[in-house]
Amino acid sequence: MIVETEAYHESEPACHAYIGRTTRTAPLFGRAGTAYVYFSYGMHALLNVVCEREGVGAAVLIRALEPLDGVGLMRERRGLVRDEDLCSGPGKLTQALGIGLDLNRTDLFDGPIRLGPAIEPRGGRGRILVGTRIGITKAPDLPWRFCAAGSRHVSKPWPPGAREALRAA
DNA sequence: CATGGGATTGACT
DNA sequence: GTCAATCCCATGC
Repeated sequence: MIVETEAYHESEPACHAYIGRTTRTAPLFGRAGTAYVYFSYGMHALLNVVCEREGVGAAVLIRALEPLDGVGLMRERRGLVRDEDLCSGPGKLTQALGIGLDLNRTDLFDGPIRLGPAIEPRGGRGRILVGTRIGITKAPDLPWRFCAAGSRHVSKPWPPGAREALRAA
């Protein structure tokens, strides 16, 4: 279950698509629902969901998951860590799920990685918090980071300034 | 062709 | 709190 995401859009410099269409960024301009997987810091594959209509460079970075199944396999890939550390970061979750650069540009609804419908969190209707994005130097003030309120599986704690996000239908 | 930065993590002080 | 690992890819000469 996805518990933390960040949005990126060609209109702001933190987005890879800001520089325009290149070999690397081309997938960001493709069809919504395809995967954009890129390599970061020489060691981590980071998974994004391409958004917006074709020709507009935008994506959502998947930053953290709450593991619901396959925990044993995840632990094999990640080592002996606590459940809440298995997927609590964009690099951790791709390692836990075995997602590499080879899955760049694959279809997220009809490919090796499959997104499912939204899962209602335990305890009923979940709230979503919004805050600023992590680990970037450009456009650091955009409130484009979202997380499931109260989740113990997010990548970093939420500051007191985090607000509840307006929920889309 | 050489250079440099990066949507991170884990180990260590 | 600091810091190194490590490689893709954009940029510039």
